[in-house]
Amino acid sequence: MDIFQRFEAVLADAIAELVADGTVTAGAGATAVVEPPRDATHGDLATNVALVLAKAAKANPRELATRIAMRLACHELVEAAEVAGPGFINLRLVPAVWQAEIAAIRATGADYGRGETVPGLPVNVEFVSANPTGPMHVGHCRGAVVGDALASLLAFAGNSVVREYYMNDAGAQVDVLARSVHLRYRAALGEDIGAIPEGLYPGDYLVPVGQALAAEFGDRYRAAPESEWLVPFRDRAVAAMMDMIRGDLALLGIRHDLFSSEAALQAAGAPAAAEARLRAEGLIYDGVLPPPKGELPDDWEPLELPLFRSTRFGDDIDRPIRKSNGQWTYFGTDMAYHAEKASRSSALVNIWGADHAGTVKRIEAAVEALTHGAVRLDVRLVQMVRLFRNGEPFKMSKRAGNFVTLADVVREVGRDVVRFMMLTKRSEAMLDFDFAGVVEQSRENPVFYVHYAHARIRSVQRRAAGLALPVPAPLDRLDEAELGVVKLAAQWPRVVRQAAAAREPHRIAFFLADLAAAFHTLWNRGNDDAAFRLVQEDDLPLTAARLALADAVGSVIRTALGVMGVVAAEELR
RNA sequence: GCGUCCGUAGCUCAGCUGGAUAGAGCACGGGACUUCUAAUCCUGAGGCCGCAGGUUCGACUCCUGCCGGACGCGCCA
Repeated sequence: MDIFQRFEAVLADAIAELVADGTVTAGAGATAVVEPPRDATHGDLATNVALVLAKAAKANPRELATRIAMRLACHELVEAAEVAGPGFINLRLVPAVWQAEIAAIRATGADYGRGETVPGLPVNVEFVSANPTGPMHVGHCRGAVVGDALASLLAFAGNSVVREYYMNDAGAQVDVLARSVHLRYRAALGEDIGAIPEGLYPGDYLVPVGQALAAEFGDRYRAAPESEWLVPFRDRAVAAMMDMIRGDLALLGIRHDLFSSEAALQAAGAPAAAEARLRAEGLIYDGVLPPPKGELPDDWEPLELPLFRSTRFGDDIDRPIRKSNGQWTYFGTDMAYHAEKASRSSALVNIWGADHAGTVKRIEAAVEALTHGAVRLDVRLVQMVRLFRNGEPFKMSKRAGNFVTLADVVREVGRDVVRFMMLTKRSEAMLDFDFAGVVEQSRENPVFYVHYAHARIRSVQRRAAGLALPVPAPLDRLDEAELGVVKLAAQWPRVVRQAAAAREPHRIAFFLADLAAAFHTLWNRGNDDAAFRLVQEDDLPLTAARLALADAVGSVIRTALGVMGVVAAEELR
C-alpha cells in the first residue's frame, strides 16, 4: 500500500469520527481523494475531503476542513495540516515517512508499485492484428508498442493479462495473397511471370514462399484450377506471413499469448451461433438500410439484409452482419469473435488504428449486447505516426513499394528508442517521429534524458563500490531537496494505478521524464558545490544515505522502464 | 452530409476521470564547466486553455451549439 492509499485510510478514520458525532452522514465522502498537491510548496499530500463533504454536512467547507485538519494533525506521521484555498487540507509529513520510503523502495526492488493480484478472469488486450499479407510496416509500430506496454502495465497493476492477435485469415485479402504466392510458385518452377499484375501483392517477401510451395508440391498445381490450390496455398501463405510478423514483433520484444483465427471461428460456426442468440433477443432482424448520407453512390440500391440493432446502443445506423451473397461481413465475424473473447475475459481492450474509428460503436454495442453488459470492451484508438528525418517529412509510397518496415526502424534506431518514443504522447494524438531526433543525445530527447539519469546513478554506484559504507545508511542525514526526489519516486505506485485505470501507458513516460529531471537537478547541485556531490569520501555515513537515495531512484526508473518494455542503460558513451 | 479524434505559451506537448495562482521541453534574455560523464543545471520573460452559452460552491476537464484541422463513411477489411 502506498502513501496515498495509507492516508486515504487515515482520512477515512477521521471521517468516521465525524460520522460518529453526527457532523456528516455516512458514505458522503466516497469521492474524496488524497493526492500530491499541485504545488510542492503546499506540502506532501492534499485532500479535497472537506469540499466533498461540505454539501452533505451543510457546512462551510473551510470550517469543516479546519475540524478535519485538527484531527489529522494529531496523527504521528503528520507534521502539519493546513487548510488552504476553498477548503483543501494540505498535509506535511514527518521526514521519517520519506526516509522509510527509500528503504521500502530498495527492499521491494522491482516489485515496488506492483498492484495486488486481481482475482478472476484475465483482462484481454488485443493489439496489432495486422492482416497476414506482408511484413509489419512502421505504421504498425505504435499500436504494437502501445498495446504491449498497456498489457504490461495492466499486469503490473495486478491483473492477469492475455495478449491476443486476431488473424484476419478468412477474407478476400488472404485469397489475394494466395493468388500472389501462386504466381511466385510458378516463378519458382522456372516460369517467366513478368510484372506482378495490378491487384496482387508485389512484395519480394513472397518469393521464398513460392519457392517453399514449389519444393513441397512440385508442379502439381502449376496449371491446376484455382479451386484446387487456393486453400492449401492460402493456408501456407498465411502461416508464412504470420511467422514473418512474429519475427517482426520479436524485434520489438513483443510476444502475443494467443493468436485467434477468423477462419477457425467461421469453421466452428461461431458467427451463426452469435446471430441466433441475438435474434432470440430481437437484436438482429432482417431489414433495409437507409441510403448513405451525402452524395448517393450510383450503384446504391435498397436490399434486405440481416441487421444488428446497434442503434439501440448509440450507433447511427444498424449494421449488416451478412452480405447479400450470404457471406459474413467483417463485422459479423468480429462480433462472434468478441463474444468468444468476452466469455474468457473480465474486460476487453482493443488497440485499433484511428482509421477504424467509425466501427468502434458497433463493436462496443455488440459486446454489450452479447454479454448483457457484463464485460466491457474498451477500444483505444492509436493515431498515425508522421516520419521525419532531420525535420524533413518522410515520403512513403506504398505503390512504389518503398514503405518503411518495422524492421527498418528498429534496425536504425534500436528497439528501446522505438518503444519509448511511441509512448511519448497520448495515443489518440498524432506523433512525430524523427529518425535523427530520437537518437540525439540531448535534453530534448526524453529517451536519452531518462537513460542518462539512470546511467549517472550506475556511474556513481560503480565509483562508490570500494567504499566501506555504514549499513544501514543514516537516512536522516538527507536534506529537504533530496527527500523531494524521494517524494516524486514515491508517486510511482499511484502512477501505476491511475495509468492502468485510464489505460494510458504514456503516463509512465511522462512520470519518468519528471523523475529524471528531479534527479538531474539534485545531481547538478554537486556541480555547483562539491559538498552536494553524492560521494563524500570524508563523510561515509552521508555518502551511504545519498547512495541509498540514488539507488531507490534508479530502482524506480528501471521498474518503470521495464513496464514500458525498455531496458535501463547502465552507461552512456 | 454524418461520425470519431484533436485544438492549452512563438513551436512540440503534459494537465493525475470537476479542485488551489494552468505546467514541462525547445526557441528567446541572463547565469553556472581544471565534471561523482556540464550529453547537464539555475534563472527571466512568455497564456481570452479555438469561440459562445449551460451545469456547479468550483470547468482546460462535463453538456449544447458553432469555428478550424486530421481520419473515417456504403454489403470494404
